[in-house]
Amino acid sequence: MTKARVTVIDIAKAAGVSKSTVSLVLQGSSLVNEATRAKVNAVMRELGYVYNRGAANLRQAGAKSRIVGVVVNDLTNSFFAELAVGVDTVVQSAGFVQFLSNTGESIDRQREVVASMREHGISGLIVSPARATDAADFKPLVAAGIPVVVVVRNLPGAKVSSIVSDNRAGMVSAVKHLAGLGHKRIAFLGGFPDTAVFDDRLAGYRNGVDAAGLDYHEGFVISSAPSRAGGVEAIGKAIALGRRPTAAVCFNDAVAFGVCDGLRARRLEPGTDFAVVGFDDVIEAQAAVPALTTVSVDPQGIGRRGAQMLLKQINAGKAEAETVTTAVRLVVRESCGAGKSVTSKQDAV
Amino acid sequence: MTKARVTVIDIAKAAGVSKSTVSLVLQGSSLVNEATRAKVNAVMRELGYVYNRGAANLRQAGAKSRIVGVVVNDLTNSFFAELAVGVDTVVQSAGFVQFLSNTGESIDRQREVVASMREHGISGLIVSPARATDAADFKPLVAAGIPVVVVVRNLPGAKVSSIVSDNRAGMVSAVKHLAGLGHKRIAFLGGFPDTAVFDDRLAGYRNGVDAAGLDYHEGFVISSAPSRAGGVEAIGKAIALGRRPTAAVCFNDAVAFGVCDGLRARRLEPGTDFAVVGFDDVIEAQAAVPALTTVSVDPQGIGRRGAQMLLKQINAGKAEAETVTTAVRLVVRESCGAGKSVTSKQDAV
DNA sequence: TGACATAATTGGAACGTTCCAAATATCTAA
DNA sequence: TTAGATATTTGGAACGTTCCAATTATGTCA
Repeated sequence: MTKARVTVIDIAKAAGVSKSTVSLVLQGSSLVNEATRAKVNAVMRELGYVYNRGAANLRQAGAKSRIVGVVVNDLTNSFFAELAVGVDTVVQSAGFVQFLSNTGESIDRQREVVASMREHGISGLIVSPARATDAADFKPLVAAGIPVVVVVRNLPGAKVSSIVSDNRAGMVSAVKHLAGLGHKRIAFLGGFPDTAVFDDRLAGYRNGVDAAGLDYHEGFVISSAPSRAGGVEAIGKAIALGRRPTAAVCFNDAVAFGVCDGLRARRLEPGTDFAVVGFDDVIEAQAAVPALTTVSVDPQGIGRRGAQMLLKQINAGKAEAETVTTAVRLVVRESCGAGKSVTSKQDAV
Repeated sequence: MTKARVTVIDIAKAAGVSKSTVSLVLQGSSLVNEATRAKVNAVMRELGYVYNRGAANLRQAGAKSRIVGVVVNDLTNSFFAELAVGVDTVVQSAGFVQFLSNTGESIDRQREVVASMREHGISGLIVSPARATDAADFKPLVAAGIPVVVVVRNLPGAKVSSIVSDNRAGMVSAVKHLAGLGHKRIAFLGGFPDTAVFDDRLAGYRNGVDAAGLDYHEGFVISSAPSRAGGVEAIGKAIALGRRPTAAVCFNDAVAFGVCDGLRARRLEPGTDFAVVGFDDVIEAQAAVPALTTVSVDPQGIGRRGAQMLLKQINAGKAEAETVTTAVRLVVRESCGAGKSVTSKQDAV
């Protein structure tokens, strides 16, 4: 019902002190007498005071807004939702709040939300960039002293910190596992070739093929949209090949699910007639039938790690661009044809 | 590289006008001459000016921060992630940004994040409250003139707007469908009885049972955690009953998946030996085997609708508490034993 | 008691914007 | 040419906080 805002001045008047003292209390300064502190706090509760952070960071010019921006390219994908949760937990417990925006892979939208966040005075930004993001897009931010951490997809050329999972090592272990099961013809299915993640995973595939002493066939690399539909399409092409593969590592789990669909449509049972391995370990992977053998990347962990890195840089005041690749591990389930519920841990290099 | 912030005053000096004029340009006022506007805009671009919204809303006291707070109880649940995306799309295109926080069903955390959001001066709040949230918790907000929209779970007694799906009608149609397939003994499985959503869905179940001319057995209502594990537990109890049910409507899809697991563990095939219907229509529902018959509630739609309602109230300046229940429809797939991929639409009352 | 250190408090000025009332420039018609 | 209108521009004074330098209260020692 009270129309006007309660300000420090109101508190000061009611408590019989000066606004400066109230401010000191607000900041938990040790300068203020215990009795006055108690008094002031009591009055604040009584009048229903709410701190105006906007006014505060107007004064303390620097990056003290206690807001971190989080931008993800596809929140409907549970991988990124988990990532956001990971960020949120550490950000929250550090007393920050997060601006979360979804770009849906639109670079324009990404530009807009980043601009908006900047106007709101974020102290730092965590971003999983939309496809084909220009590395220069974040230049102004870092120039203004706002730390930026890029996650999941790295941005070659941008001088910012980044955290990506060890895509290469993950694929190596996936291929090795299949080779260990006796497969000689292993395909790489799905994904758009214009992304850094694709390059890494493909490189891992090639390494794995070499390491297993198998021949590398260019025809076994079949790209497609990184989606379920893309997986269906890719397996269709793979099966049409003369010497068809007997197993596949997939760009990600969505593709792997599509591959399973496509196999069944051709009366082939994934896991029995054809081995399938995914990448990401989304929640659905273990509930699916057959349960998906996949490379687990722990998106929440990446989110937490990214948030920690960002907070460190915010507190340090200066942003050393550092790059971290997080370990992944192969989770063996059923779709690769190995025994049920055997889990092999394999740390990445 | 430039150390100091660029302000309107810098722009004014460089453009040879007064700060007031620059401010006018910023607000797109029609008072300012076209030539000066162009000049000012050019200088702003040149100097890399970024608007300081914090300073702005300090002056224009009201709720013009263009921030909406979004609080959800479980972002790892794709239902709520979708909801957040729905909110984000309309909020973004209205030129607002969203603060998104996850409470993980913790009331303390919820209190914290709401307080923090308030300090940051949100213009409105959309919340899917944590379990056992006190309706009075949002009193201060509305008293301060900040519109609040509660979604998904309603908060009886709180004088705020709310959007919930038509839980009752959804359950009625689910039960009717099962009865139409010839089932006489239909159970209601899963969910915690202390929530309004549970009450609504249970009421719908009873209505449906009555409408189908069946007898209502108290023993057929078996509550449990609203999770996969809870579903396993509930179906176990149901099967142990003397006259066991032949079909079940479940509190939500997670429970339904658990029920399917539990059935298989007892060598019963869901869809063939026992009919299962879920609620929510999460993404996994159509990919599962058997595909889940369920009541679809379109979380993105709820998010969009909630955001629209909130923005309307923000713009109106005054918040009429209004309550909306959104229509749901039964999506018939395989787990109920009916034919494959037949979709019956049924609008809610 | 005086002198000095220490503890606690305090009034402006500043942060970057918007608003207001008032000033100036430009146009129109007599 | 001038009065009155209209179109544009403009200096302060806010907004709610923090910071600084300065002030006042309190304690200690000889």
